[in-house]
Amino acid sequence: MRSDAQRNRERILEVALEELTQSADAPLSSIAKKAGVGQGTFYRNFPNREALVLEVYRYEVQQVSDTASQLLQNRAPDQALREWMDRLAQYAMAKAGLADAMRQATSAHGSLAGLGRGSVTSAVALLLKANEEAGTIRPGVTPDDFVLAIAGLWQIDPHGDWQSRAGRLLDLVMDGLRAGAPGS
Amino acid sequence: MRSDAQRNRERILEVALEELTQSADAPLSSIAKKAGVGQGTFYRNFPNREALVLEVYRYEVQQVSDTASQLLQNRAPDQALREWMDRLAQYAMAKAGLADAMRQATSAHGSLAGLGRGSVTSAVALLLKANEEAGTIRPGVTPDDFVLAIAGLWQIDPHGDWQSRAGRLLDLVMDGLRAGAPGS
DNA sequence: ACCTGAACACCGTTCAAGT
DNA sequence: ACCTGAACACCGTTCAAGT
Repeated sequence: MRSDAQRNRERILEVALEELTQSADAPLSSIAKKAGVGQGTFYRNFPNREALVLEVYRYEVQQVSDTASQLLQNRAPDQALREWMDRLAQYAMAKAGLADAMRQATSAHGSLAGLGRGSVTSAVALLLKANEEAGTIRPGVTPDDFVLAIAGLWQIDPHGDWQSRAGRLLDLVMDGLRAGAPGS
Repeated sequence: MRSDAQRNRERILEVALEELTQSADAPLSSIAKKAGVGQGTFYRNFPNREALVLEVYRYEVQQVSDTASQLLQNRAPDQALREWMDRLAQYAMAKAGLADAMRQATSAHGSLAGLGRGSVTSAVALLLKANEEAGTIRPGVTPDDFVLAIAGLWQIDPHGDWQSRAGRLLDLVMDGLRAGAPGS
């Protein structure tokens, strides 16, 4: 890849993050224009809206994912899991526009599911494994199960008291995970 | 409302159900055309895509909602709740196209949440109340909590073995609801 | 009071011409 | 090899004219 091509791609992603966070249905043409590239350049990098949104979201979510291993070092497994969920919730609310863009752009698989075998799956797998080994959650829960269980996070209106609603949801999920744990 | 106007509205809804189930992003103009009405007529009835999708979905979901009271008469409260969730899952999979249309059309609130204080909320309230009184679930769970907890249903790909994934999600939710129940 | 459909605006996508 | 931007296609929305 030529260096100017790479810079173009990065600039598109920068602008897209900004624009999509502000408004989920920001026109791709305006993103291209603000990034200073022509339409054709934009489309060679991202053949459709979903491709762009997925890439932006992937990078952003990765930052939250990466904190998982750190949390596991400082806390008990179940507290690390819960804390991580809280951070994910906080992130989801802060980037509500982006999450909306995801919902609208992805067809069958929503929110996190579309990211595929990425950093989120790894982080979740890490947390679940630590808890399973500590006996704090039921055995056999897959990352896929977990992602489905917290899917409600992305339905919460980020205005108003999302803290309360998210907290109640995550409490319920934690209790569900704990049910059938060997250590209880 | 004039009788021909009412028939127009009904015909639009009929066609919309068919078209949106098949393809979530069916053009509104083609729905209008297949319903045999002009663009203006369409827009007087449904000022935007969200209004149309919401109304179609509301009616369809109501059919599932209405089975709640019947289930409560024939089964123990917790079995009724679980059975009702299974039916909802089955419905959500069958009408996957519609659910997709909902996800794409509604901005902040997804899937069921957009339906507002409708039949779903009533059905859920009924089921939760019966269970709370029977002591089979923890007290204080609101319909809103419940809807968030099962939000993952609408993220499941209706092709492949959704049965397994939905079953695991609903098991987890049921266990979460049961945690802290007086009767356990 | 309600309807029709042409017309307009906007956005995604392509592609011939340029460097 | 990569880029630009005009051009095209499509869809949502409006509105003047009709019944």
